[in-house]
Amino acid sequence: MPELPEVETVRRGLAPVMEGRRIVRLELRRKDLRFAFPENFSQQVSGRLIVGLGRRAKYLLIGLEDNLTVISHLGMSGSFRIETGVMSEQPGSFALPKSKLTAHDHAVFYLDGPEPPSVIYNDPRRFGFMDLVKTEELESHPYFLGLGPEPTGNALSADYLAARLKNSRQPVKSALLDQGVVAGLGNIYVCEALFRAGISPASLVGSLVSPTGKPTKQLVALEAEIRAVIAEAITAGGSSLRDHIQTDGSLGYFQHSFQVYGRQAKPCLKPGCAGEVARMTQSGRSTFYCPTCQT
DNA sequence: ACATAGACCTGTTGGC
DNA sequence: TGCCAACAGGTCTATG
Repeated sequence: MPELPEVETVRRGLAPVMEGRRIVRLELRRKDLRFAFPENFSQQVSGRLIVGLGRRAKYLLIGLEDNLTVISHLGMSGSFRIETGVMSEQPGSFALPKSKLTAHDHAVFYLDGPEPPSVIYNDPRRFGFMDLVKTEELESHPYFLGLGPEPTGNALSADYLAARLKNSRQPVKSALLDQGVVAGLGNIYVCEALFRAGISPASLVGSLVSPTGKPTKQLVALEAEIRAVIAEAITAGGSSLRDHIQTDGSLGYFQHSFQVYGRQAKPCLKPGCAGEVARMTQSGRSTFYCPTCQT
């Protein structure tokens, strides 16, 4: 499911429900996702107050009191949904009735409150995972150490990209999928940003840096389009193709704004371009692009 | 340092 | 209708 905009949409949906509430129970309905759940996961989070919902790259961060943070990665098909006002079948047992659970509901956070909400993690493919770490050790955690800058913040710039990529011979598509270059981009938004910037996905990133190490105009445009497409997608609640839903069950709608992704053999949407969208494979992933106007 | 292929999983889609 | 191959918003490992 999720690239940065989808995870951010999930964070924004969960925050008003989870922040300030206490986890009264965490029900794990199997022992693992992609990896095993952490040791004593349920016992460690139960009873603790949720102090804040955060995000870094494609990781959702559930900050708890007592210096603990739950890390959740949604893999390809993970989603969260909220059930509110569901009474437990047996008072005090904090269990959702079977009728409220569906296939692939793997974890349920039961929260406190007058009409206690439940936050359910569903993940058919189980490429997602959860971990529990000390909050103060987040930055030094292996998941986070090598991450590049967020495309929503000030650390990303054309100068940064030029410095980071000047010696690379990778195709620009591959470089942008590297979470160590820019954090949070995935297949869709890389294709879309390259189209908007008019850059061929196959061009070598080194060619976007001038011999003096300065970013070329193309790289300046690319950096701007990365920011723009990510910001627009967040505003749209992400892109819903197969698995992404917002926490209230509604769909994101940025998929209606795709210019190239999934549009192979359709006309290029750039005004004045008579080309047709093509598809090829790079880094084992489908790349969609217009061979006519992306050079 | 790079690319590719395969691994992890389940579900959907399209062709015959 | 059934069956089978291809494919899917990700990332990690092994192998050239």
